[in-house]
Amino acid sequence: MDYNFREIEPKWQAKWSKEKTFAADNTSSKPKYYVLDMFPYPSGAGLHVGHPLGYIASDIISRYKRLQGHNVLHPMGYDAYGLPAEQYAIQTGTHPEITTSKNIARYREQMDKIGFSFDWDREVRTCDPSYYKWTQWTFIQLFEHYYDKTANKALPIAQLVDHFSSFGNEGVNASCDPHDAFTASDWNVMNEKDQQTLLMNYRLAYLSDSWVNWCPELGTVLANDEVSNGLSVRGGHPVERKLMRQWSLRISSYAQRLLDGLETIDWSESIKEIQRNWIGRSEGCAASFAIKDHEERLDIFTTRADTIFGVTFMVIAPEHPYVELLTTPEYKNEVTEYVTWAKNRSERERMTEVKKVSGQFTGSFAINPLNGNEIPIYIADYVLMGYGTGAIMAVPGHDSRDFAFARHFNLPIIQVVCKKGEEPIDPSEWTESYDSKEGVMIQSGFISGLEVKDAIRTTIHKIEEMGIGKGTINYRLRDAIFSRQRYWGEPFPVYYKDGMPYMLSEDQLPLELPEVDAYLPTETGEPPLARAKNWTYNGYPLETNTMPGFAGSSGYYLRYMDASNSEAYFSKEAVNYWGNVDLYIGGAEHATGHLIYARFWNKFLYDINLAVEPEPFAKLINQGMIQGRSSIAYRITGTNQFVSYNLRDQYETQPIHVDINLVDNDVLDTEAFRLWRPDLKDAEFILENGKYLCGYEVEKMSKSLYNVQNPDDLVDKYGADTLRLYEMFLGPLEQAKPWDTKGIEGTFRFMKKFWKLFHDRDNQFVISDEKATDQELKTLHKTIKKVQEDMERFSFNTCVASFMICVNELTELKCNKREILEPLTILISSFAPHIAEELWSLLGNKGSISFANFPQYDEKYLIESTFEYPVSFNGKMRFTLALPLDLSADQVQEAALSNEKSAKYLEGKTPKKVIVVLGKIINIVI
RNA sequence: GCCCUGGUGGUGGAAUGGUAGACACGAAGGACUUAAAAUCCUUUGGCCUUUGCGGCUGUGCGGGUUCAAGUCCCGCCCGGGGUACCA
Repeated sequence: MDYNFREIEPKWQAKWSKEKTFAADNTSSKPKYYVLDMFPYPSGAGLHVGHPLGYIASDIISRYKRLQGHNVLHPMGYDAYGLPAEQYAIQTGTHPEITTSKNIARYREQMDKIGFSFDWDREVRTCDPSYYKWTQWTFIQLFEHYYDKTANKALPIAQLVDHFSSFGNEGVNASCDPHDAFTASDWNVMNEKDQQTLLMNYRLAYLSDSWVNWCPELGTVLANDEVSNGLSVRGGHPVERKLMRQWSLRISSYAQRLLDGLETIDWSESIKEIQRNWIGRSEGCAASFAIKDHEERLDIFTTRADTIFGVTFMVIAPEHPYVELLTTPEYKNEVTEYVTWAKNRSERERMTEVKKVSGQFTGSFAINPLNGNEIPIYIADYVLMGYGTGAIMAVPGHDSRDFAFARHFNLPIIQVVCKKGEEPIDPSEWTESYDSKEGVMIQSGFISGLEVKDAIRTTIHKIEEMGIGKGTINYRLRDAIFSRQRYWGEPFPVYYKDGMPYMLSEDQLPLELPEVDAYLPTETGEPPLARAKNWTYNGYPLETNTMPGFAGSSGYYLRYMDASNSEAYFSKEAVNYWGNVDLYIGGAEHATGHLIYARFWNKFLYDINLAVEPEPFAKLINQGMIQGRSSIAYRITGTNQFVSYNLRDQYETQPIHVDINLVDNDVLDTEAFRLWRPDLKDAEFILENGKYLCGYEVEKMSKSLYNVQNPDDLVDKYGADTLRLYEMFLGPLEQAKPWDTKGIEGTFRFMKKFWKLFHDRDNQFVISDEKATDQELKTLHKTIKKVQEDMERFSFNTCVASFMICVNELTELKCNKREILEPLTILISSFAPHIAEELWSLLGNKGSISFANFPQYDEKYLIESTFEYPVSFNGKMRFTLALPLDLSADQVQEAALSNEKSAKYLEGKTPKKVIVVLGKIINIVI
């Protein structure tokens, strides 16, 4: 073979590795550029062609930036904690660490074959004690800080303690769980346990009894983003609500900053929108309603204060603390029954039965503060304890849920908003609530006649004046549950004294994951760590929960900056130099998980002066999924006979997925098919044109669909450079696209053509030092220009197309001149680094091409003297006309009109108008 | 339901409001070869016409703006993703 990638590629990979070509320096006079991939969870299945897509793109950018004179940080590591290895441990007894190391070794082997320019000296693994030491350390810092709303940042809890001992909690403006007011003397006489209990309301990492997503099948609690439609994202097991003592992170304190930060970063609009929705800011009004015959008042949150005259009842959540208080003796049995029923419903039932109305009257009444009406208070599970205050004022006239509830329980419905120019309609005739986003208030006392917007403002003002509430902002974002009842995760650096949690001191870190005799909960239902021998600190029991998956991935990009630092998370020098990630590439599925947690983690580290940038990832690109192209054979139902694709309609058939390795160009290798599975040994085929043609289906790439393309096989067959080129050539990085098994041949042909420019028929390297012609220079320089422009907008597929055009043109010109081919080699080197290194060295260069200078294009080679004008009549292009570019618009017009071809289209008429855009187009309007 | 995306040949896709379909796959025909592989050449959106020319039509659908619309505006249809008793 002429182009021998099998020899070239391993050679250069070995050289890069041996010479540490891509090791980045933490001090440099060069400008920095930090390119990061989302690090993978090393699964047992290895990589398929979809995984390296993002890595190839980031590698191309890394190499491109090096050529542009940047000091590039391009690290890789492993998100090594995860459920699959632990589930495997439960089944087989194999320590998850063993499984994980094995999988990591396989991933590494696969990645090495693709020729990435990673700085492997900086590799991190989240399960490595030298790494998770800093995860534990950050947790301690979170525990030792609270969120001060006045300073709008995290402050040390010690400052809060000082304040308490001098002023009590008066004047404290902090994110916290509700609790009673206390004075300095109250605080000073409290015992330690009471003080600690109180502080727990403020800490950014706190222990509390909270309603959690409990997954019995996985034996653990899950975060909101790990649950979808009432099922666990991993494994699809049912999830229940359960009240458990758990560690949480007070991420809700950062809701506004997480929202505001989105405006400052270059991420796709769709992913920012997902985060905005997840954070769910809503502006509204908190107000309290008096309760008849009670001292207490009922707090509600509403975004539609204007509709307060339309309130006809109130609803509290089944978990609301006032359930007991509000229930009158005559409703006690019904309420108890309803609450028990509601609480025991699974999340899944609750979600699938959304349309079913359920609820129970408590027997109590609230008083509408603005019109004095007495209104009944109900309990219903359509009101959620976790949002707002867990209680609402119901406006059935203008809210679809309240409307359904009112109809079900025969409660009055009042119209208080009416669109301009419409007459109010009797609500008893309505079949649904009245959309009231716009309109004018009616039947609403002092706000009648006002527009909705003004009415909201006026009502909030009134409520504030009355001292029963104020305008507030609510966020949907909940605090992140941080405990998992699993083995394979970071242990908490926490021990318990007198039932209260205490942090280990920094010199005790890392607290290493202990050995256990089984990876299962204990008989008493405690997490696996409770099985560990001597799981104590100075005689005190250690925490038995472990941290969730997102713990280790939240700050890993900072650790890469200084990965082997044993004294600190990372040094000041390193973080000051690298700042944050310039380009982050990874999947969009992390929008509400990792990408929010990491931003939160970074903002906290920023508050305590560790991180230096308020946002971790300046630019984010979400690579699209590569789908599989499955091959389908058609079995005639009930037989072992298979009918070719175009004949299948003549029979009743069953589509069967066929291994794509048995199919070439949709033609099935029937012999191989027979050998594929024992049950197909006697398969018969109805052919068309002597062939068996398969159908195809574009779907997820998966083992079970036999459509997986393994990068190793492709590297073996075509080489890494071809694979890299082809993955980019498939289409825009961000789009989902199917893998066409045949298409890779095209980029392989291109590689061979490129090689041939430098070699004669006998594969001898022959290069000419002759001066290049204008035409050759033009081809080169227009390619440089195009590639540079396309790289700046991350349009990799069009770069590859430009390379192809360039090589096609140079082949046509029979150009083997150094003046052209040397810059072209540099240009291609970020995409196809192995062949580029080889040719670079054959050209007589000593160092790696990685640090060559990216060629500059010169406009002077691109200047044309003539232009092939498209001549349009009424916008329709009819012919082209070559004219000198230095003609004036009038001269061009004259030339076009006097051209003999124009006469045919003018049909003797005089044109009404002639548009001439110099160097672009001529349009003649008749 | 709401929000975000996308819709261009047989396929993947290209196109700062200015020649729609670059580049590649596939297909058809041809050259080389004992043959295959590899390589090279020609054709390739559709329809009509064809001896050559040429004509009509065409970027999900219907309108609009413009000398000119795949691109901008309005109203729909369909696919993909996110989210959902969030008050």
